[in-house]
Amino acid sequence: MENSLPQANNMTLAPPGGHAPSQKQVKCKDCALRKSDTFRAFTPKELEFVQSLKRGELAAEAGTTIFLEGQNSAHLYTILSGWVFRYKTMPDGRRQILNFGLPGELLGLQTYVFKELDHSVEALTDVVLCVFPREKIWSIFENYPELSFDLTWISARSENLLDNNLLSVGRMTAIERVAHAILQIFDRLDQLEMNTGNVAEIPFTQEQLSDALGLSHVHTNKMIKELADLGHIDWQSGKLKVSDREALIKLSGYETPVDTPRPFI
Amino acid sequence: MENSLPQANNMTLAPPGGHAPSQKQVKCKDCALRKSDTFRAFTPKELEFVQSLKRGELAAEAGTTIFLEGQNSAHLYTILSGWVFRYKTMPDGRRQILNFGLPGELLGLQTYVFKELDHSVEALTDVVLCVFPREKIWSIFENYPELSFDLTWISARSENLLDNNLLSVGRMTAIERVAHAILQIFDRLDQLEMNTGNVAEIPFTQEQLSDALGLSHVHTNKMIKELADLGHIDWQSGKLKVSDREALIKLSGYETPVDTPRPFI
DNA sequence: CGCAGTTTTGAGACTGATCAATGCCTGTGG
DNA sequence: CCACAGGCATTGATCAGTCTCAAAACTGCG
Repeated sequence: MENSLPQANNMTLAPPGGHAPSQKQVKCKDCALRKSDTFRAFTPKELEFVQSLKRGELAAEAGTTIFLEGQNSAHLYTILSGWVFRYKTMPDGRRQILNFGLPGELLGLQTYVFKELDHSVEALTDVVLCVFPREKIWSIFENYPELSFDLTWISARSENLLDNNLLSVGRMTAIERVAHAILQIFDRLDQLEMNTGNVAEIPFTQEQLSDALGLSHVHTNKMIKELADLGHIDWQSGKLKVSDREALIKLSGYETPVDTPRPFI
Repeated sequence: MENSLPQANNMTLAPPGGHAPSQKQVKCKDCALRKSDTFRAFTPKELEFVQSLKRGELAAEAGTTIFLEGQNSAHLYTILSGWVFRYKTMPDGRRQILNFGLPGELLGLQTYVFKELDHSVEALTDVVLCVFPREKIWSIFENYPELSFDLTWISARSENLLDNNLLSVGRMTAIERVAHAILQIFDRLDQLEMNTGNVAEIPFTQEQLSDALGLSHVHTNKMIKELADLGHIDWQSGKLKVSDREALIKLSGYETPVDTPRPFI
Protein backbone atom coordinates (compact mmCIF):
# COMPACT_ATOMS: atom_id res chain seq x y z
CA MET A 1 0.00 0.00 0.00
CA GLU A 2 2.72 2.32 0.93
CA ASN A 3 5.76 1.50 -1.07
CA SER A 4 4.30 1.36 -4.46
CA LEU A 5 7.47 -0.09 -5.81
CA PRO A 6 10.38 -2.36 -5.93
CA GLN A 7 9.41 -5.39 -4.02
CA ALA A 8 13.05 -5.30 -3.51
CA ASN A 9 14.57 -8.47 -2.69
CA ASN A 10 18.11 -7.42 -3.37
CA MET A 11 19.25 -6.74 -6.85
CA THR A 12 15.92 -5.84 -8.27
CA LEU A 13 16.53 -3.42 -11.03
CA ALA A 14 14.65 -0.29 -10.29
CA PRO A 15 12.56 1.29 -11.48
CA PRO A 16 10.89 -1.79 -12.83
CA GLY A 17 9.22 -1.21 -16.12
CA GLY A 18 6.47 1.36 -16.12
CA HIS A 19 6.76 2.46 -12.59
CA ALA A 20 3.77 3.99 -10.95
CA PRO A 21 4.14 7.50 -9.63
CA SER A 22 3.32 7.16 -6.01
CA GLN A 23 0.01 8.42 -4.74
CA LYS A 24 0.97 11.09 -2.35
CA GLN A 25 3.79 13.27 -3.36
CA VAL A 26 5.16 16.24 -1.60
CA LYS A 27 5.04 19.48 -3.49
CA CYS A 28 8.49 20.87 -4.12
CA LYS A 29 7.63 23.99 -2.23
CA ASP A 30 6.80 21.86 0.79
CA CYS A 31 9.86 19.68 0.43
CA ALA A 32 11.42 19.12 3.82
CA LEU A 33 14.87 19.58 2.36
CA ARG A 34 14.05 23.09 1.24
CA LYS A 35 13.51 24.12 4.82
CA SER A 36 17.10 23.51 5.75
CA ASP A 37 19.43 26.36 5.04
CA THR A 38 22.00 23.89 3.95
CA PHE A 39 20.46 24.32 0.56
CA ARG A 40 20.18 27.49 -1.41
CA ALA A 41 16.75 29.04 -1.57
CA PHE A 42 14.82 28.73 -4.79
CA THR A 43 12.79 31.49 -6.30
CA PRO A 44 9.06 30.76 -6.62
CA LYS A 45 9.56 30.52 -10.34
CA GLU A 46 12.30 27.94 -9.96
CA LEU A 47 10.21 26.01 -7.51
CA GLU A 48 7.34 25.90 -9.86
CA PHE A 49 9.56 24.80 -12.68
CA VAL A 50 11.20 22.05 -10.70
CA GLN A 51 7.77 20.93 -9.65
CA SER A 52 6.91 20.54 -13.30
CA LEU A 53 9.87 18.23 -13.73
CA LYS A 54 8.94 15.98 -10.88
CA ARG A 55 7.16 12.88 -11.96
CA GLY A 56 6.61 11.34 -8.59
CA GLU A 57 8.29 9.60 -5.76
CA LEU A 58 9.85 6.23 -5.53
CA ALA A 59 10.26 4.36 -2.30
CA ALA A 60 12.81 1.60 -2.27
CA GLU A 61 13.83 -0.77 0.44
CA ALA A 62 17.31 -1.10 1.75
CA GLY A 63 19.28 -3.33 -0.56
CA THR A 64 17.46 -2.35 -3.72
CA THR A 65 19.63 -1.69 -6.71
CA ILE A 66 18.74 1.72 -8.03
CA PHE A 67 21.11 1.76 -10.98
CA LEU A 68 23.08 -1.11 -12.37
CA GLU A 69 26.40 -0.72 -14.09
CA GLY A 70 26.07 -0.84 -17.84
CA GLN A 71 22.40 0.01 -17.87
CA ASN A 72 20.70 3.15 -18.86
CA SER A 73 17.87 4.71 -16.97
CA ALA A 74 14.81 6.64 -17.92
CA HIS A 75 15.00 8.65 -14.73
CA LEU A 76 17.19 10.71 -12.54
CA TYR A 77 16.57 10.84 -8.83
CA THR A 78 17.11 13.16 -5.97
CA ILE A 79 17.34 11.47 -2.60
CA LEU A 80 14.58 12.77 -0.37
CA SER A 81 15.41 10.55 2.57
CA GLY A 82 17.73 7.68 3.33
CA TRP A 83 21.19 6.67 2.25
CA VAL A 84 22.52 5.09 -0.91
CA PHE A 85 25.97 4.15 -2.09
CA ARG A 86 27.63 4.17 -5.47
CA TYR A 87 30.02 1.33 -6.20
CA LYS A 88 31.94 -0.55 -8.81
CA THR A 89 32.80 -4.20 -8.81
CA MET A 90 35.42 -6.35 -10.44
CA PRO A 91 34.63 -9.66 -12.12
CA ASP A 92 35.95 -11.63 -9.16
CA GLY A 93 33.73 -9.81 -6.73
CA ARG A 94 36.01 -7.18 -5.29
CA ARG A 95 33.96 -4.09 -4.65
CA GLN A 96 34.88 -0.45 -4.26
CA ILE A 97 32.32 1.85 -2.77
CA LEU A 98 32.90 5.19 -4.43
CA ASN A 99 30.73 7.30 -2.23
CA PHE A 100 27.76 7.39 0.05
CA GLY A 101 24.77 9.43 -1.03
CA LEU A 102 22.64 11.41 1.37
CA PRO A 103 19.41 13.39 1.11
CA GLY A 104 19.57 16.21 -1.38
CA GLU A 105 21.95 14.42 -3.67
CA LEU A 106 21.27 13.79 -7.31
CA LEU A 107 21.63 10.32 -8.76
CA GLY A 108 22.14 9.42 -12.35
CA LEU A 109 23.53 12.57 -13.90
CA GLN A 110 26.05 10.31 -15.61
CA THR A 111 23.29 8.29 -17.13
CA TYR A 112 21.91 11.47 -18.59
CA VAL A 113 25.19 12.77 -19.89
CA PHE A 114 26.61 9.56 -21.24
CA LYS A 115 24.73 6.70 -22.75
CA GLU A 116 25.20 4.39 -19.86
CA LEU A 117 26.34 4.24 -16.33
CA ASP A 118 29.60 2.68 -15.38
CA HIS A 119 28.86 2.20 -11.74
CA SER A 120 25.96 0.88 -9.70
CA VAL A 121 23.90 2.49 -7.00
CA GLU A 122 22.25 0.65 -4.16
CA ALA A 123 19.93 1.76 -1.40
CA LEU A 124 21.75 1.45 1.89
CA THR A 125 18.63 2.16 3.92
CA ASP A 126 15.04 2.44 2.88
CA VAL A 127 14.98 5.50 0.69
CA VAL A 128 12.51 7.85 -0.90
CA LEU A 129 13.58 9.26 -4.22
CA CYS A 130 12.21 12.15 -6.18
CA VAL A 131 11.79 11.06 -9.79
CA PHE A 132 12.69 13.14 -12.84
CA PRO A 133 12.22 11.78 -16.33
CA ARG A 134 15.39 12.21 -18.29
CA GLU A 135 13.71 13.82 -21.27
CA LYS A 136 12.81 16.76 -19.15
CA ILE A 137 16.30 17.52 -17.98
CA TRP A 138 17.17 19.31 -21.14
CA SER A 139 14.63 21.99 -20.36
CA ILE A 140 16.72 22.90 -17.37
CA PHE A 141 19.62 23.84 -19.58
CA GLU A 142 17.35 25.51 -22.01
CA ASN A 143 15.46 27.73 -19.67
CA TYR A 144 17.19 28.05 -16.34
CA PRO A 145 20.78 29.21 -16.31
CA GLU A 146 20.86 29.18 -12.53
CA LEU A 147 19.73 25.59 -12.42
CA SER A 148 22.15 24.62 -15.15
CA PHE A 149 24.85 26.09 -13.04
CA ASP A 150 23.52 24.09 -10.14
CA LEU A 151 23.87 20.91 -12.12
CA THR A 152 27.48 21.74 -12.78
CA TRP A 153 27.85 22.62 -9.13
CA ILE A 154 26.47 19.29 -8.07
CA SER A 155 28.73 17.46 -10.38
CA ALA A 156 31.77 19.40 -9.24
CA ARG A 157 30.95 18.74 -5.62
CA SER A 158 30.71 15.10 -6.23
CA GLU A 159 34.09 15.20 -7.92
CA ASN A 160 35.37 16.97 -4.90
CA LEU A 161 34.27 14.22 -2.57
CA LEU A 162 35.97 11.72 -4.81
CA ASP A 163 39.20 13.67 -4.69
CA ASN A 164 39.17 13.34 -0.95
CA ASN A 165 38.41 9.68 -1.08
CA LEU A 166 41.20 9.10 -3.51
CA LEU A 167 43.69 10.84 -1.27
CA SER A 168 42.45 8.77 1.61
CA VAL A 169 42.59 5.43 -0.14
CA GLY A 170 45.78 6.17 -1.99
CA ARG A 171 47.93 7.74 0.64
CA MET A 172 46.57 7.32 4.14
CA THR A 173 47.23 4.52 6.59
CA ALA A 174 44.36 2.36 7.71
CA ILE A 175 43.70 4.21 10.91
CA GLU A 176 43.91 7.57 9.20
CA ARG A 177 41.39 6.45 6.65
CA VAL A 178 38.92 5.33 9.24
CA ALA A 179 39.26 8.53 11.23
CA HIS A 180 39.00 10.59 8.08
CA ALA A 181 35.90 8.77 6.90
CA ILE A 182 34.20 9.19 10.23
CA LEU A 183 34.82 12.90 10.25
CA GLN A 184 33.68 13.29 6.70
CA ILE A 185 30.45 11.43 7.23
CA PHE A 186 29.88 13.30 10.41
CA ASP A 187 30.19 16.66 8.79
CA ARG A 188 27.93 15.71 5.96
CA LEU A 189 25.30 14.60 8.40
CA ASP A 190 25.78 17.76 10.36
CA GLN A 191 25.03 19.85 7.34
CA LEU A 192 21.78 18.00 7.01
CA GLU A 193 21.04 18.37 10.68
CA MET A 194 20.96 14.63 11.01
CA ASN A 195 23.22 14.45 14.06
CA THR A 196 22.30 14.61 17.69
CA GLY A 197 25.15 16.47 19.26
CA ASN A 198 28.16 14.30 18.71
CA VAL A 199 26.19 11.19 17.97
CA ALA A 200 25.17 10.02 14.53
CA GLU A 201 23.09 7.14 13.26
CA ILE A 202 25.31 5.20 10.90
CA PRO A 203 23.47 2.71 8.72
CA PHE A 204 26.41 1.06 7.04
CA THR A 205 28.14 -2.07 8.21
CA GLN A 206 31.83 -2.24 8.86
CA GLU A 207 32.14 -4.29 5.74
CA GLN A 208 30.62 -1.54 3.66
CA LEU A 209 32.91 0.96 5.26
CA SER A 210 35.88 -1.22 4.46
CA ASP A 211 34.80 -1.38 0.84
CA ALA A 212 34.74 2.39 0.78
CA LEU A 213 38.19 2.63 2.30
CA GLY A 214 39.92 -0.08 0.34
CA LEU A 215 40.58 -2.15 3.46
CA SER A 216 39.62 -5.63 4.57
CA HIS A 217 36.69 -5.75 6.94
CA VAL A 218 38.80 -7.45 9.58
CA HIS A 219 41.39 -4.74 9.60
CA THR A 220 38.75 -2.04 9.52
CA ASN A 221 37.27 -3.56 12.62
CA LYS A 222 40.62 -3.48 14.35
CA MET A 223 41.12 0.15 13.50
CA ILE A 224 37.69 1.04 14.82
CA LYS A 225 38.49 -0.78 17.99
CA GLU A 226 41.75 1.08 18.26
CA LEU A 227 40.02 4.43 17.89
CA ALA A 228 37.56 3.31 20.52
CA ASP A 229 40.32 2.14 22.87
CA LEU A 230 41.96 5.51 22.46
CA GLY A 231 38.71 7.02 23.61
CA HIS A 232 38.13 8.96 20.43
CA ILE A 233 34.95 7.30 19.32
CA ASP A 234 32.28 4.93 20.46
CA TRP A 235 30.45 2.96 17.81
CA GLN A 236 27.80 0.60 19.04
CA SER A 237 24.81 -0.85 17.27
CA GLY A 238 24.56 1.79 14.62
CA LYS A 239 25.24 4.74 16.86
CA LEU A 240 28.51 6.48 16.37
CA LYS A 241 29.69 8.90 18.97
CA VAL A 242 32.65 11.13 18.27
CA SER A 243 34.08 11.79 21.70
CA ASP A 244 37.23 13.54 20.63
CA ARG A 245 36.90 15.24 17.34
CA GLU A 246 40.17 17.07 17.71
CA ALA A 247 42.07 13.86 18.18
CA LEU A 248 40.55 12.42 15.03
CA ILE A 249 41.43 15.53 13.12
CA LYS A 250 44.99 15.46 14.32
CA LEU A 251 45.29 11.82 13.53
CA SER A 252 43.94 12.01 10.01
CA GLY A 253 44.80 15.50 8.81
CA TYR A 254 41.13 16.05 8.04
CA GLU A 255 40.16 19.52 7.01
CA THR A 256 36.74 20.72 7.96
CA PRO A 257 35.10 22.04 4.83
CA VAL A 258 33.52 25.46 4.76
CA ASP A 259 29.94 24.79 3.95
CA THR A 260 28.19 27.29 1.81
CA PRO A 261 24.57 26.68 0.93
CA ARG A 262 24.45 24.23 -1.89
CA PRO A 263 21.94 23.59 -4.58
CA PHE A 264 19.73 20.62 -4.98
CA ILE A 265 17.13 19.94 -7.54
CA MET B 1 60.21 36.10 -26.38
CA GLU B 2 58.12 33.06 -26.71
CA ASN B 3 56.83 32.06 -23.36
CA SER B 4 55.41 35.26 -22.17
CA LEU B 5 54.96 33.89 -18.74
CA PRO B 6 55.78 32.05 -15.63
CA GLN B 7 59.48 32.06 -15.44
CA ALA B 8 58.67 28.93 -13.71
CA ASN B 9 61.12 27.78 -11.34
CA ASN B 10 58.87 25.24 -9.72
CA MET B 11 56.06 26.34 -7.53
CA THR B 12 55.53 29.66 -9.11
CA LEU B 13 51.95 30.55 -8.71
CA ALA B 14 50.49 31.11 -12.09
CA PRO B 15 49.21 33.24 -13.58
CA PRO B 16 51.45 35.78 -11.92
CA GLY B 17 49.79 39.10 -11.39
CA GLY B 18 48.43 40.79 -14.46
CA HIS B 19 49.38 38.25 -16.97
CA ALA B 20 49.93 39.39 -20.48
CA PRO B 21 47.79 37.87 -23.16
CA SER B 22 50.29 36.32 -25.46
CA GLN B 23 50.94 37.92 -28.79
CA LYS B 24 49.88 35.33 -31.21
CA GLN B 25 46.78 33.49 -30.37
CA VAL B 26 45.02 30.95 -32.42
CA LYS B 27 41.47 31.72 -33.34
CA CYS B 28 39.05 29.20 -31.93
CA LYS B 29 37.88 28.27 -35.35
CA ASP B 30 41.44 27.39 -36.26
CA CYS B 31 42.11 25.53 -33.05
CA ALA B 32 43.97 22.33 -33.78
CA LEU B 33 41.83 20.45 -31.31
CA ARG B 34 38.68 21.27 -33.24
CA LYS B 35 40.00 19.35 -36.20
CA SER B 36 39.97 16.08 -34.37
CA ASP B 37 36.68 14.28 -34.42
CA THR B 38 37.30 13.28 -30.87
CA PHE B 39 35.52 16.48 -30.03
CA ARG B 40 32.03 17.43 -30.96
CA ALA B 41 31.69 19.99 -33.71
CA PHE B 42 30.70 23.50 -32.77
CA THR B 43 28.30 25.62 -34.70
CA PRO B 44 29.74 28.83 -36.15
CA LYS B 45 27.74 30.73 -33.58
CA GLU B 46 29.19 28.73 -30.73
CA LEU B 47 32.66 29.17 -32.13
CA GLU B 48 32.25 32.86 -32.31
CA PHE B 49 30.92 32.98 -28.79
CA VAL B 50 33.72 30.89 -27.36
CA GLN B 51 36.14 33.10 -29.20
CA SER B 52 34.68 36.05 -27.35
CA LEU B 53 35.41 34.33 -24.06
CA LYS B 54 39.02 33.66 -24.84
CA ARG B 55 41.34 36.16 -23.33
CA GLY B 56 44.58 34.77 -24.63
CA GLU B 57 47.01 31.99 -24.27
CA LEU B 58 49.33 31.10 -21.51
CA ALA B 59 52.49 29.12 -22.00
CA ALA B 60 53.94 27.51 -18.93
CA GLU B 61 57.01 25.41 -18.49
CA ALA B 62 57.00 21.93 -17.10
CA GLY B 63 56.89 22.11 -13.35
CA THR B 64 54.90 25.31 -13.13
CA THR B 65 52.10 25.33 -10.61
CA ILE B 66 48.95 26.33 -12.42
CA PHE B 67 46.62 26.24 -9.45
CA LEU B 68 47.53 25.97 -5.83
CA GLU B 69 45.33 24.35 -3.22
CA GLY B 70 43.46 26.90 -1.19
CA GLN B 71 43.81 29.67 -3.71
CA ASN B 72 41.30 31.16 -5.99
CA SER B 73 41.92 31.97 -9.59
CA ALA B 74 40.77 34.67 -11.92
CA HIS B 75 40.90 32.30 -14.85
CA LEU B 76 39.88 28.95 -16.14
CA TYR B 77 42.01 27.17 -18.67
CA THR B 78 41.62 24.68 -21.41
CA ILE B 79 44.72 22.71 -22.19
CA LEU B 80 45.73 23.32 -25.79
CA SER B 81 48.86 21.23 -25.67
CA GLY B 82 50.88 19.38 -23.09
CA TRP B 83 50.09 17.45 -19.94
CA VAL B 84 49.20 18.56 -16.43
CA PHE B 85 48.31 16.72 -13.29
CA ARG B 86 45.94 17.45 -10.44
CA TYR B 87 47.08 16.45 -6.99
CA LYS B 88 46.57 16.81 -3.28
CA THR B 89 49.19 16.66 -0.61
CA MET B 90 49.24 15.93 3.08
CA PRO B 91 51.10 18.03 5.61
CA ASP B 92 53.92 15.53 5.84
CA GLY B 93 54.48 15.54 2.12
CA ARG B 94 52.59 12.49 0.97
CA ARG B 95 51.09 13.24 -2.39
CA GLN B 96 48.22 11.75 -4.31
CA ILE B 97 47.94 12.50 -7.98
CA LEU B 98 44.24 12.58 -8.74
CA ASN B 99 44.41 12.62 -12.46
CA PHE B 100 46.45 13.55 -15.47
CA GLY B 101 45.09 16.24 -17.75
CA LEU B 102 45.48 16.17 -21.50
CA PRO B 103 44.68 18.57 -24.33
CA GLY B 104 41.05 19.55 -24.52
CA GLU B 105 40.52 19.32 -20.82
CA LEU B 106 39.20 22.16 -18.73
CA LEU B 107 41.01 23.25 -15.60
CA GLY B 108 39.57 25.15 -12.72
CA LEU B 109 35.87 24.55 -12.97
CA GLN B 110 35.97 23.94 -9.23
CA THR B 111 37.49 27.31 -8.67
CA TYR B 112 34.59 28.82 -10.50
CA VAL B 113 31.92 26.85 -8.75
CA PHE B 114 33.29 27.01 -5.22
CA LYS B 115 35.21 29.81 -3.70
CA GLU B 116 38.49 28.04 -3.69
CA LEU B 117 40.24 25.02 -4.99
CA ASP B 118 41.06 22.12 -2.79
CA HIS B 119 43.67 20.59 -4.98
CA SER B 120 46.64 21.81 -6.97
CA VAL B 121 47.46 21.54 -10.63
CA GLU B 122 50.94 21.40 -12.04
CA ALA B 123 52.26 21.37 -15.57
CA LEU B 124 53.82 18.01 -16.27
CA THR B 125 55.28 19.12 -19.56
CA ASP B 126 55.49 22.52 -21.14
CA VAL B 127 51.90 23.45 -21.77
CA VAL B 128 49.88 26.00 -23.64
CA LEU B 129 46.63 26.95 -22.00
CA CYS B 130 43.68 28.80 -23.40
CA VAL B 131 42.66 31.46 -20.92
CA PHE B 132 39.09 32.32 -19.93
CA PRO B 133 38.36 34.98 -17.37
CA ARG B 134 36.04 33.65 -14.73
CA GLU B 135 33.61 36.51 -14.93
CA LYS B 136 32.73 35.51 -18.43
CA ILE B 137 31.79 31.96 -17.62
CA TRP B 138 28.39 32.94 -16.42
CA SER B 139 27.46 34.07 -19.89
CA ILE B 140 27.80 30.47 -20.99
CA PHE B 141 25.04 29.41 -18.67
CA GLU B 142 23.01 32.42 -19.57
CA ASN B 143 23.11 32.18 -23.30
CA TYR B 144 24.21 28.77 -24.43
CA PRO B 145 22.30 25.77 -23.16
CA GLU B 146 24.39 23.42 -25.27
CA LEU B 147 27.59 24.75 -23.80
CA SER B 148 26.15 24.64 -20.30
CA PHE B 149 25.39 21.05 -20.90
CA ASP B 150 28.94 20.61 -22.10
CA LEU B 151 30.24 21.98 -18.83
CA THR B 152 28.19 19.45 -16.96
CA TRP B 153 29.43 16.83 -19.37
CA ILE B 154 33.01 17.74 -18.74
CA SER B 155 32.53 17.63 -15.05
CA ALA B 156 30.77 14.29 -15.20
CA ARG B 157 33.53 12.82 -17.33
CA SER B 158 36.12 13.91 -14.91
CA GLU B 159 34.15 12.27 -12.14
CA ASN B 160 34.08 9.18 -14.22
CA LEU B 161 37.84 9.04 -14.50
CA LEU B 162 38.07 9.44 -10.76
CA ASP B 163 35.69 6.54 -10.22
CA ASN B 164 38.03 4.35 -12.17
CA ASN B 165 41.06 5.56 -10.30
CA LEU B 166 39.37 4.93 -7.02
CA LEU B 167 38.55 1.38 -7.97
CA SER B 168 42.12 0.90 -9.05
CA VAL B 169 43.72 2.35 -5.95
CA GLY B 170 41.22 0.86 -3.57
CA ARG B 171 40.85 -2.66 -4.82
CA MET B 172 43.51 -3.64 -7.30
CA THR B 173 46.87 -5.21 -6.65
CA ALA B 174 49.99 -3.30 -7.58
CA ILE B 175 50.51 -5.01 -10.89
CA GLU B 176 46.88 -4.65 -11.84
CA ARG B 177 47.03 -0.96 -11.11
CA VAL B 178 50.04 -0.43 -13.28
CA ALA B 179 48.54 -2.38 -16.17
CA HIS B 180 45.26 -0.58 -15.75
CA ALA B 181 46.89 2.83 -15.72
CA ILE B 182 48.89 2.09 -18.81
CA LEU B 183 45.83 1.05 -20.72
CA GLN B 184 43.87 4.02 -19.55
CA ILE B 185 46.52 6.51 -20.52
CA PHE B 186 47.00 4.76 -23.79
CA ASP B 187 43.36 4.99 -24.72
CA ARG B 188 43.16 8.61 -23.79
CA LEU B 189 46.14 9.36 -25.96
CA ASP B 190 44.62 7.33 -28.74
CA GLN B 191 41.51 9.45 -28.67
CA LEU B 192 43.71 12.46 -29.18
CA GLU B 193 45.67 10.75 -31.89
CA MET B 194 48.79 11.18 -29.88
CA ASN B 195 49.98 7.59 -30.23
CA THR B 196 52.12 6.10 -32.93
CA GLY B 197 50.73 2.65 -33.36
CA ASN B 198 51.28 0.94 -30.08
CA VAL B 199 53.87 3.39 -28.87
CA ALA B 200 53.16 6.45 -26.78
CA GLU B 201 55.28 9.27 -25.46
CA ILE B 202 54.88 9.23 -21.71
CA PRO B 203 56.13 12.34 -19.98
CA PHE B 204 55.65 11.33 -16.39
CA THR B 205 58.26 9.73 -14.19
CA GLN B 206 57.73 6.46 -12.42
CA GLU B 207 57.52 8.40 -9.22
CA GLN B 208 54.64 10.45 -10.54
CA LEU B 209 52.91 7.32 -11.70
CA SER B 210 53.35 5.80 -8.28
CA ASP B 211 51.77 8.87 -6.72
CA ALA B 212 48.81 8.40 -8.98
CA LEU B 213 48.50 4.73 -8.10
CA GLY B 214 49.03 4.97 -4.38
CA LEU B 215 52.20 2.89 -4.53
CA SER B 216 55.81 3.50 -3.61
CA HIS B 217 58.04 4.35 -6.52
CA VAL B 218 60.24 1.37 -5.79
CA HIS B 219 57.43 -1.07 -6.01
CA THR B 220 55.99 0.64 -9.07
CA ASN B 221 59.32 0.14 -10.73
CA LYS B 222 59.29 -3.54 -9.92
CA MET B 223 55.83 -3.97 -11.34
CA ILE B 224 56.82 -2.21 -14.55
CA LYS B 225 59.78 -4.50 -14.79
CA GLU B 226 57.56 -7.47 -14.28
CA LEU B 227 55.23 -6.40 -17.05
CA ALA B 228 58.26 -5.89 -19.24
CA ASP B 229 59.69 -9.29 -18.34
CA LEU B 230 56.37 -10.82 -19.23
CA GLY B 231 56.74 -9.21 -22.61
CA HIS B 232 53.62 -7.12 -22.29
CA ILE B 233 55.20 -3.72 -22.43
CA ASP B 234 58.43 -1.95 -23.11
CA TRP B 235 59.03 1.39 -21.44
CA GLN B 236 62.32 3.05 -22.18
CA SER B 237 63.28 6.69 -21.97
CA GLY B 238 59.81 8.09 -22.19
CA LYS B 239 58.57 5.77 -24.88
CA LEU B 240 56.01 3.25 -23.82
CA LYS B 241 55.23 0.39 -26.11
CA VAL B 242 52.27 -1.84 -25.41
CA SER B 243 53.26 -5.13 -26.98
CA ASP B 244 50.41 -7.20 -25.69
CA ARG B 245 47.34 -5.22 -25.01
CA GLU B 246 45.18 -8.26 -24.51
CA ALA B 247 47.44 -9.57 -21.80
CA LEU B 248 47.25 -6.26 -19.97
CA ILE B 249 43.49 -6.25 -20.27
CA LYS B 250 43.22 -9.76 -18.94
CA LEU B 251 45.54 -8.97 -16.12
CA SER B 252 43.81 -5.82 -14.98
CA GLY B 253 40.19 -6.28 -15.92
CA TYR B 254 40.36 -3.04 -17.85
CA GLU B 255 37.34 -2.16 -19.90
CA THR B 256 37.87 -0.24 -23.06
CA PRO B 257 35.56 2.74 -22.98
CA VAL B 258 33.28 3.54 -25.87
CA ASP B 259 34.35 6.93 -26.99
CA THR B 260 31.71 9.24 -28.25
CA PRO B 261 32.72 12.70 -29.39
CA ARG B 262 33.12 14.86 -26.37
CA PRO B 263 32.83 18.55 -25.83
CA PHE B 264 35.56 20.96 -25.04
CA ILE B 265 35.42 24.65 -24.61
C1' DC C 1 83.27 15.43 -17.43
C1' DG C 2 80.43 15.89 -13.65
C1' DC C 3 76.07 16.63 -11.60
C1' DA C 4 71.11 15.97 -10.66
C1' DG C 5 67.37 13.52 -11.32
C1' DT C 6 65.63 9.07 -12.33
C1' DT C 7 65.62 4.17 -12.55
C1' DT C 8 67.03 -0.19 -10.82
C1' DT C 9 68.24 -3.68 -7.42
C1' DG C 10 68.54 -6.00 -2.96
C1' DA C 11 67.42 -6.80 1.90
C1' DG C 12 64.70 -6.46 5.74
C1' DA C 13 60.64 -4.63 8.17
C1' DC C 14 55.87 -4.01 8.71
C1' DT C 15 51.15 -2.95 7.57
C1' DG C 16 47.29 -4.96 6.35
C1' DA C 17 45.31 -9.37 4.15
C1' DT C 18 43.67 -13.89 4.75
C1' DC C 19 42.06 -17.74 7.31
C1' DA C 20 39.50 -19.56 10.93
C1' DA C 21 36.87 -19.36 15.00
C1' DT C 22 33.91 -17.51 18.30
C1' DG C 23 30.62 -14.46 20.01
C1' DC C 24 26.67 -11.57 19.63
C1' DC C 25 22.15 -9.87 18.31
C1' DT C 26 17.77 -10.08 16.06
C1' DG C 27 14.15 -12.14 13.96
C1' DT C 28 11.52 -16.48 13.12
C1' DG C 29 9.14 -20.61 13.84
C1' DG C 30 8.00 -24.24 16.79
C1' DC D 1 9.33 -18.68 25.47
C1' DC D 2 13.00 -21.17 23.73
C1' DA D 3 15.89 -22.94 19.88
C1' DC D 4 17.99 -21.82 15.89
C1' DA D 5 19.62 -19.42 11.83
C1' DG D 6 21.74 -15.66 9.56
C1' DG D 7 24.19 -11.61 9.51
C1' DC D 8 27.53 -8.93 11.66
C1' DA D 9 31.29 -7.95 14.88
C1' DT D 10 35.33 -9.48 17.17
C1' DT D 11 39.58 -11.87 17.97
C1' DG D 12 43.90 -14.49 17.21
C1' DA D 13 47.41 -16.49 14.25
C1' DT D 14 49.78 -16.58 10.19
C1' DC D 15 51.01 -14.94 5.64
C1' DA D 16 52.23 -11.95 1.96
C1' DG D 17 52.31 -7.83 -0.58
C1' DT D 18 54.16 -3.62 -0.35
C1' DC D 19 57.06 -0.22 2.00
C1' DT D 20 61.34 1.66 3.59
C1' DC D 21 66.08 2.06 3.49
C1' DA D 22 70.26 2.06 1.08
C1' DA D 23 73.11 1.94 -2.66
C1' DA D 24 74.36 1.53 -7.36
C1' DA D 25 73.59 2.27 -12.26
C1' DC D 26 71.95 5.01 -15.70
C1' DT D 27 70.52 9.29 -18.49
C1' DG D 28 70.44 13.71 -20.08
C1' DC D 29 72.33 18.13 -19.69
C1' DG D 30 75.31 22.11 -18.71
